[in-house]
Amino acid sequence: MKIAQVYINQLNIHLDRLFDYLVPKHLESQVIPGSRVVVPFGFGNKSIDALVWDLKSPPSDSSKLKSILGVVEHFPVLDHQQLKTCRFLQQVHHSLFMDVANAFYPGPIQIRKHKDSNGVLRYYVGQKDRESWLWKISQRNPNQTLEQLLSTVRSNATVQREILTLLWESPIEEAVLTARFRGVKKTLESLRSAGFLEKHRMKSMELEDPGPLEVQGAPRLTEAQQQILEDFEKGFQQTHLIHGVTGSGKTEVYLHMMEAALKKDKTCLYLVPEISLTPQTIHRVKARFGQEIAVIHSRISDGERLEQYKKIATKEIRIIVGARSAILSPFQDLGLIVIDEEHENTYKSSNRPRFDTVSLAQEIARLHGAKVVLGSATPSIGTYYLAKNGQYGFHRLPDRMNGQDMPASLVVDMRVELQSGNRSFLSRTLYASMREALKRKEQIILFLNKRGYFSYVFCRDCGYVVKCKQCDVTMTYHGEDNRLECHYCKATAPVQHQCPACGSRKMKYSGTGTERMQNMLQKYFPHATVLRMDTDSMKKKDAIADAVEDFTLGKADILLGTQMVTKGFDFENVTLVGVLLADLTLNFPDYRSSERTFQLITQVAGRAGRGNKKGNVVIQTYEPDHYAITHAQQHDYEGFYEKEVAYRKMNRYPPFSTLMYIGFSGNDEKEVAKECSEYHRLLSAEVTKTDPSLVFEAYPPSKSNIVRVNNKYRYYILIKTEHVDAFQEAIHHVQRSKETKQFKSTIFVDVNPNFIF
DNA sequence: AGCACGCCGACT
DNA sequence: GTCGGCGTGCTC
Repeated sequence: MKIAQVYINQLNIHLDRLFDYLVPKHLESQVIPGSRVVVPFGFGNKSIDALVWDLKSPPSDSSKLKSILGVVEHFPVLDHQQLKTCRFLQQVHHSLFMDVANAFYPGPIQIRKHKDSNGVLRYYVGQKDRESWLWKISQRNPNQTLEQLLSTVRSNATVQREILTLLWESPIEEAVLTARFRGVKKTLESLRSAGFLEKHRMKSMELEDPGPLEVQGAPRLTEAQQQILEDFEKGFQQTHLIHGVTGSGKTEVYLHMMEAALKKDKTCLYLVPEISLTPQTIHRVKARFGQEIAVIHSRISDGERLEQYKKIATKEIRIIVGARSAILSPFQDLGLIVIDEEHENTYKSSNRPRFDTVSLAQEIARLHGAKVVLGSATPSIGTYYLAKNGQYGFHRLPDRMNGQDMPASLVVDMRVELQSGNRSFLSRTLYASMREALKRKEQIILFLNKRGYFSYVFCRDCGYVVKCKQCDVTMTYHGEDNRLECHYCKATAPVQHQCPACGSRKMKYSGTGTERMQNMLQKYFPHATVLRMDTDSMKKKDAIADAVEDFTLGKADILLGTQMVTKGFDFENVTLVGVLLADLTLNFPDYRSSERTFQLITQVAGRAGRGNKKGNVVIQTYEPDHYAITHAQQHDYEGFYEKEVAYRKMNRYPPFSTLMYIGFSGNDEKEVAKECSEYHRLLSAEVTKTDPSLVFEAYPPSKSNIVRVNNKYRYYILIKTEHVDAFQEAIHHVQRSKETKQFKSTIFVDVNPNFIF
């Protein structure tokens, strides 16, 4: 008899290991690695679903083992590569095996259970597509008023009346209604059968229909592009970096590489940092290949996701475009993974399952014998380091496609501005350049990395600063809803005219965000139209796509925004880019703040001069001599890299070490602090078994920079090490130990985290 | 996680 | 004398 080693589908660290079960004779042909089975588990032998990892021959004594009860479906849901991927993330990012496994298949394929007519528990794979529904008032009597409608409903049916009143305003999604009223489904259905309401199937979050597709042939490549394709073909490395300045035609190279892979009957994955910011790219891929492609991101409906999943699994679709979650697709014969804008931090998943897309893509490519292509104008330091050292194939595109030079950049020292009496946010240089550009009917992009109107409120008498009730964070004033908002927990508070500490009425609002800047710009340039682009103004569905279209059509002269405006947009008429305050990212307490600043400035500068007119960039800062700023001004990636890599080497930061962050959070600060220290002690003891000197690489427990968020207190342990394996093993062990099981704090491990605080 | 077992306190 | 609190330990 065979033994199956399975993972139990119960997301708990203490069950994140293999369990052995006997395979009954009649199931032998169906129980294979990747199959989902139902097994008895625990004292009560409760049935639970599990995933088969492997089969083995029984040891001499198998009397203790229980038997598999049945299979969920008679084919494996995960193939060999996918199983390996689960194991990889389990080891490298401390994910739960089943967390990754569950992320591989769409919601509708997740296992459900129900009792059949005999009261027997049955497992099945729910095929029902969790569609969203839109509810609206029935159009039976078009001339009816709300009052007339309500008069036909019982006066004590308060919920029904409230719903009708709400829907009278506008149709509402079912999910929104159920979130608001408990058990509203029955009410809605009865209102529907009474003829008051109707519901419509809604396709959630679909990208705009690009209109009829005209398949475009491949344009002629430049010599430099052609050369890259040849080198790539010949290159022995698995991973390749294309370092190409903004507007150098990297996309065209990717498309050619994909074409070559498709010709070999392989599948391609094209990853972008954020789907909603890259409609232009998706349209280009579609237009080029003229065949069905899958577009995957975390906001597509379950139904759509299931459909794409099936088509990818059967190789009906061979081109997949998507955000990072697309890396967990059921690839068949994968030949190429393209990761565009490789440096973007959206590629790091800091939710479960945690992973970083680049290293995961490399692992998946290795399993499939595929290649990985990373592209960026501002590669991350780690990537560039490996490329320079020959571990990656290294290709460059130093020139812009349109033959234009890189835009001319000017750094403005805001201290000098201040000394000469200009206290506004626009330096005289930037103001003059803007006037010039507007006069020539050219467009402008302004980047300010701070949203809201005023960024904080304080009392001029006692110095009290208004903070969020549940976080140690100052609150930002938002003019549009005339409220204070916490940017950490989204809580809001009314505007305060009186100091809660001393009663003084001298409350001062200070610090400029995008909202206020928009107002000021409108005053300085009354004839110009300012379009604001930040998470506040772009909340509505399709808002970004609409804004991009409006700006392309010239409906606005100035595009003002946060990080969003630095992403790969391509507006031909933009000739001036202004960075309003480069210091905001520069002073961020993180070892990568220089890297981020350089990337942001270079990327946003790259939006200028993409058409046939030359671009100009003005960078405002209080630290004009900082190397991130001076090298960004000169478009000198290499120079910046040299300085940055020296700094990293000296301080043993990545890529010369690996950082591991172990976070603790809980309601009682003392307890969190105590458990964090205890964990540190356990970890030190564990890692000492390998090498006592390693103890010093785990920094002692610290308070987070912002200790309290959402009323939870946060502490952390940071590990900076060259001995990754020793720490991975030690953490793995401590995480599963008896001692930490008693902990009340939530613990999470984040390897190479995006932010440290 | 989810469940059984076990060892204490406060009830009929 | 018993019911039930939750701390402790285990799940093939």
